[in-house]
Amino acid sequence: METVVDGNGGSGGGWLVVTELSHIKELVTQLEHHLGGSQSQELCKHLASQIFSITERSISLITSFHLDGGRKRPAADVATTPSLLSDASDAPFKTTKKRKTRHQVRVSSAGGGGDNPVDDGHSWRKYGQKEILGAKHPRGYYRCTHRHSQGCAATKQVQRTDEDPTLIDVVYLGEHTCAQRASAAAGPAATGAANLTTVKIEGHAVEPEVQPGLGATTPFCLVSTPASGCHAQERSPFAVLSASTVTSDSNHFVPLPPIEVAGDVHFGFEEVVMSAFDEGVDDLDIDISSFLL
DNA sequence: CTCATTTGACCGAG
DNA sequence: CTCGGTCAAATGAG
Repeated sequence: METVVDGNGGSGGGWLVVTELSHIKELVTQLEHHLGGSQSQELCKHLASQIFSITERSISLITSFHLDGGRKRPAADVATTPSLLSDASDAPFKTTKKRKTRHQVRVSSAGGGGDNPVDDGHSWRKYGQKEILGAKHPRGYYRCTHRHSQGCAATKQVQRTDEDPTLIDVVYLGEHTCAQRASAAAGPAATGAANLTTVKIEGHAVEPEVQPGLGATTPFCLVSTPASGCHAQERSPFAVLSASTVTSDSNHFVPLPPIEVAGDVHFGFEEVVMSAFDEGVDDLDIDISSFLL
């Protein structure tokens, strides 16, 4: 019901983002309503357009926090604590430290009896499973199928949440260097099945190694990962909207219309989680659950 | 046959 | 030492 803002006592700009996202929520609700009535296609387009704009704004906000205030503490944050602590060092990072990007997403597998409700368009191969201390469910370890063929180092960890087994936490580690190929097989009952919409916002801290000039203004770009085509109205059981950072060396993605609206999609906006890097040092997690039912 | 998954062993970090 | 992540042999599915 309520929009939950991260557990880090998120404040400042994070709140603005939440506001924007709440706006999105309203729009989506409207859109859904109109979709049902199949009245005005124009109206739907308009709404989708608005959602897109707001999404962009939200991403910009998030971006500015990272670039502006630096880690975790939005510049807009109250002047209460300018205390940078020992933060002064600014670059306590060891150059050798593995800088895997870490993106956490929580998705709902409700209704999807499928074993792998977490289909994000990439093909994964499971390479391990572990019982995690304190967790009720084991964690599965997956790596990109193209690891050998293309040297793609992306991995992900999938784990059901303790309280609600229908919710699954997916942690993406590393970036895909393989050709982004949608894993076709868009599920069996695409229409009837529970639709899953996940939005993940990937935060990328400013890396010293990366020349600041490039990503200074728009380190984020949008990409939609449909099940097969580009956008248009697909039958994809889910639509993935992700924001990725353009790193210096990898020419990542091309901006695309982020919102896909299929004929009778039932929005299952789950949650938006944004995280930056390992350790809690810089992660700013914005958790917005229960956008819609 | 090939390829993906399972599962215990192994290894490194803390 | 414990715990989380990965490896790799065994097994199963197509």
